[in-house]
Amino acid sequence: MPSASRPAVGTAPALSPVTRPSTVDLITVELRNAIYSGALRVGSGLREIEMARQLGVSRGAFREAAQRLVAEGIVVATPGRGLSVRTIGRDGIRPLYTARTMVETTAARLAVDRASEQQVAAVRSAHDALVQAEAAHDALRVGAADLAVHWELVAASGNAWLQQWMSTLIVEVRIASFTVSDEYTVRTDAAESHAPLVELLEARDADALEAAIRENLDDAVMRLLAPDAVGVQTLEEPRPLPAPRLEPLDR
Amino acid sequence: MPSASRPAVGTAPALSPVTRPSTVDLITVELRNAIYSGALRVGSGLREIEMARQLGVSRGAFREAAQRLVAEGIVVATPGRGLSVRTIGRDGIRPLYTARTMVETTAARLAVDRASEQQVAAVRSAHDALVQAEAAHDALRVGAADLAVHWELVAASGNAWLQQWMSTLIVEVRIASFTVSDEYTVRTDAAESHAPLVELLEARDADALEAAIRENLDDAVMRLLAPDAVGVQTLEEPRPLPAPRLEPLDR
DNA sequence: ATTGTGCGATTGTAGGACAATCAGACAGAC
DNA sequence: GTCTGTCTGATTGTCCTACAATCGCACAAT
Repeated sequence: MPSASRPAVGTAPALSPVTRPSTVDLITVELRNAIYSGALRVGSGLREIEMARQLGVSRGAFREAAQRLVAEGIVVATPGRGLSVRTIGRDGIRPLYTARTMVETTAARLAVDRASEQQVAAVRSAHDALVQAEAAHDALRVGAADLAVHWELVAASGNAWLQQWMSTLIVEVRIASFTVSDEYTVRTDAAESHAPLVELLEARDADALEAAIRENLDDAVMRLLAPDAVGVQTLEEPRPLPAPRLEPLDR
Repeated sequence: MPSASRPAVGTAPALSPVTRPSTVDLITVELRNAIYSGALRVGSGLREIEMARQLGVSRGAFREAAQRLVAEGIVVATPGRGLSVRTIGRDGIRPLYTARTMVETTAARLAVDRASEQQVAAVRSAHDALVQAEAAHDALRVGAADLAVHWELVAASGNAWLQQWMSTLIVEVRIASFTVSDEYTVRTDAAESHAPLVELLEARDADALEAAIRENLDDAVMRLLAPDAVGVQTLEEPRPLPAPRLEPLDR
């Protein structure tokens, strides 16, 4: 008979260990989001006294969080000149997308094999959000929803490494998009072009799903590198003015 | 006519920008190496005052470096309980190796397509070092040389993302190996089993190279998870006593 | 046997201090 | 007129000290 202090074998534990996020965690996601959303422009320097003050944290805590982003590669540190948001120019886009293609295709194959129904449903619901964003003609929301579909696909793989890499890849894709052009453009048929991904995952067709992903990403590279050459109508939107200051963290 | 201050078009620039590594950089590699070499045992806590003193740096600098390793995933931070070297138990080995397989096979295909002769030569010379290490019956050196071959293969791909991921994967593979068993074992035919990788890369045979890598890594998983089930002789060596303290950094 | 409490140790965070370094401006030399 | 050297203000890199918060553990109380 199991002791009272431990859940019986075979039953799901009622409580999971509670872990309060550290301040560094909070700052990290705040910074990452600020870069992702464009509130921190690519190439812009991060003056630490100022940003630490805006975030309401100490300079040390800010620096620790910044070092995490340095390790992720979305912030670069130049000795003596401080930190700045990375830029990913035209030369970096192909390598970035080969890496991304690798992660997504591998994740897709894993997901086809092992994803639960719940995980598949999460992908579909992400796609539903994309459809709605497109109907609203909100370019930024479409861009985010687009990446969310890909994110859920990788999450469905259940592989922690792939998810970690994908989470930084998503930010880097956004960085590349910001670096290449100041105005944010997305294709108007984003939802339609992503529909096969969801359907093929639901059909558990690994080969076709991989092919669809490759096509989707190759398309994205084309659109980034030669936007004029592609005949698809795009939904343009001027780059929104970045929020001049970061939100203070409330802890 | 190009101005005198810039190199002529088409000529390789004579000078590359010199970047002095920051102290945080140095601490980071020092810690990573200490984990990789086993000087810092897996699961061991990193007491910061003590380690900062041993490294001869301030507590703040040490913490910044540690946060980079947290972002890499080879150090975990538990609020209130500090930092500890990650452990990767039996459950984590398969996901780790699927991620690793993905990185290496993708890199291999890129390398077959685009690697320079010089990069291919680097892979071969890494393999030569493996042969020598095996002849010396030095298990730890064999393990390091083994990973070095794989590392050079990924480096030959020329993709920055793959290289970055591989560099942390290598440490994590070592962590898994340390976690699973305290004694370090390597197969005695490591050099022989890696020879095809070099040859197939030189022959630029992508499909065969990928297959060889998959076989090699599947083998490694087997060896880690069921060392008794494999019939290959192994070269065992008791885990060396870790250096009790880190080397002070000289700057 | 469980619960409550105190204690020592370590971390989390803040803030100050100061040398090192950098970008840009300015003046002087060829 | 262009280049070179120097100065300056600002910012970073690094260190130190300090203190509250939290944790692990032992011990007493119920």
